[in-house]
Amino acid sequence: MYRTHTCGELRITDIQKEVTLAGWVQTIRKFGSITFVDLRDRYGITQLLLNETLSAQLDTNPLGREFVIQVKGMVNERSNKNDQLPTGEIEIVVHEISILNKSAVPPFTIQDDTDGGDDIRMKYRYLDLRRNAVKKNLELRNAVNRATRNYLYDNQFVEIETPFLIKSTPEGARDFVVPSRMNPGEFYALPQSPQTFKQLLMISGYDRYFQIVKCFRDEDLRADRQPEFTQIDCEMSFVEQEDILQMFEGLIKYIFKTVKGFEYNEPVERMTWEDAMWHYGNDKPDIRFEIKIANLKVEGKNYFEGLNQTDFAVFNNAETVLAISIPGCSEYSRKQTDELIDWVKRPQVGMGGLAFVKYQHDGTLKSSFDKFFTAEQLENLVQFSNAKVGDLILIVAGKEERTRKAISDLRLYMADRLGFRKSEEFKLLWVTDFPLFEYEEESNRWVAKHHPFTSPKPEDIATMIQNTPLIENSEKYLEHPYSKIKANAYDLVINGNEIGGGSIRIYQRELQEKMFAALGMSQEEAQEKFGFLLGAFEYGAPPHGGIAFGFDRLCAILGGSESIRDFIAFPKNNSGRDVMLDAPSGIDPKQLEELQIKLNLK
RNA sequence: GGAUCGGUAGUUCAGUUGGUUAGAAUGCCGCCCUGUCACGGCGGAGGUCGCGAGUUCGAGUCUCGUCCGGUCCGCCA
Repeated sequence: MYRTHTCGELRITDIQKEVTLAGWVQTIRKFGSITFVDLRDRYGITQLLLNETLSAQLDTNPLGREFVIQVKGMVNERSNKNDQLPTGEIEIVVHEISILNKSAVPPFTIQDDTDGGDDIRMKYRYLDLRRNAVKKNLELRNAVNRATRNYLYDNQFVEIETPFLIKSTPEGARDFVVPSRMNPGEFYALPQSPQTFKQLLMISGYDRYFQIVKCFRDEDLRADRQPEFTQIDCEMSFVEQEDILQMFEGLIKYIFKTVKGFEYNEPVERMTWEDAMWHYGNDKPDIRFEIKIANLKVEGKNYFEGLNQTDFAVFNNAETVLAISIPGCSEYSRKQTDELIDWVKRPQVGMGGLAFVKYQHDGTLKSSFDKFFTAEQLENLVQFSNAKVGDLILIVAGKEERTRKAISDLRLYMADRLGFRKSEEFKLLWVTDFPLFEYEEESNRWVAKHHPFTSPKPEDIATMIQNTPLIENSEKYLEHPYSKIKANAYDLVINGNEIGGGSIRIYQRELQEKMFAALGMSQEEAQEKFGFLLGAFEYGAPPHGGIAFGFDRLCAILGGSESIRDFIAFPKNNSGRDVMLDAPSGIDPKQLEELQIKLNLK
């Protein structure tokens, strides 16, 4: 037997027990003739005491950090206790020590505050995973996994696996493709999501399905985006939007309760997509703090009447003028406001500048455009913006889309600066009523905002069926009836992060065909790509809908982190590489030959 | 596809207007130490300054290219 106990479990009540422990050497503290060794495993750290004889043995047979050892000894009460460790009241007086395996000197310290940078930690990820900080994250992930399964099993969901080697589809993200040796010149695609399979399962009558499943998208990466990632993929039959929202806010609350130990008792907020864009400039607003956009002027229309009564060209010439009032910043210095101006001028934000009004503590107003505004006009602007004493009102002006994004980014940036975004505070929000379509200027066609299986709102179905989607002039797309159609789609947002999204699906062939046509697909093409689904709709497809959660991101948020990488055991880097495996890599010419593939590298 | 920051000891970093032998901390090695737990003390080893050109009497430092990594924009239904 390698061990009788783990390194995390022995306590003062175990004194005098003869035990055998095995684990990794965390640290060695030599003290002349006696030696302390901290022995570590998954469960904790236990101090070993080596007497004079055993210590002397180390001279000929030295121990090092991360050696794997086994010790036999007796549990002893420490004379100096360590209240930082759960096992800190005891130590093992060792009789026998054996080295099970040696270790090279690790390239970084296996500690919470390791000296290793990201790069080297990823290269030696198996060592990084020994660190408590990362282990804690994987354990959290495991707890979320367990909670998810428990909740869904308790609600009669069945877990069904769907294939990874499937068919490439033109919609959405780029597919990862896999060549087929047995079918030369043909490729599988890895699924971006099991979307069509789960719909087929509904048609098969498995009316509550889920799967915690890997999905693949060949797009550029971010701190919160990996080429392969995990989703909690769910689908239900005979449901309306409200049923889905209830079921899955229940899931998230259950996860909060079992994993984080707190009850989320307040109702989950709801907001339409239009309201989210109007008040927050963003379809996934962070509502932990109450800063809303004041829409002074939107796409040429003045909502603040006073705006074009002045000679301020910046406002007068702009398509859109938006403001936010930041509490507690009215006394910002020149240097601080300059900083903010530089921030909005960065290419990532791309604004020409930033106007501001300080609503100072003495009640006076000081703006960066004083010479264009009378005191009264400024007063009105401040009132329109709902600003209070002590606020700094920040105003950006420009093209609608960019300006709205800029003010949204600025809102989050200021909130970060002021510490309004506390990682231990959680706010849930459903964003609903997304537009069904977006117009893509460059290809001059409609694309599905969510995906092409999303049902329009019932009241919009007639509009969808009666109108023809093709329009010649992209300038006029905003006037086309399709731009007004709302989808039966919803996103769950936590703290400004989209963690789940779904929709009620189309389940009638006619409507689905209309949708494909709207997206510019010919009937033949639709039949070729999605004939299996259209066919299935003819055999009693029930009304259904579902949702998918970004599992990695959910774990990261619960763990209070922005980056999902530390919640994935073996993540890829920014360029989609696994630096430990050094993948992707070239393959053997023989493999290429079998696949009948010739490389044509540029 | 684009922007931006970084690459110096095993590791994390500092390195001034371009100027003598490139430093610190930590880790590693050796010696001392019987109650440490971030142990302590003394000593030591450890560097192709990512790579390649260029400017210069002289480049870690400046310029260009390139590779690698981080963050962001585009992209991600």
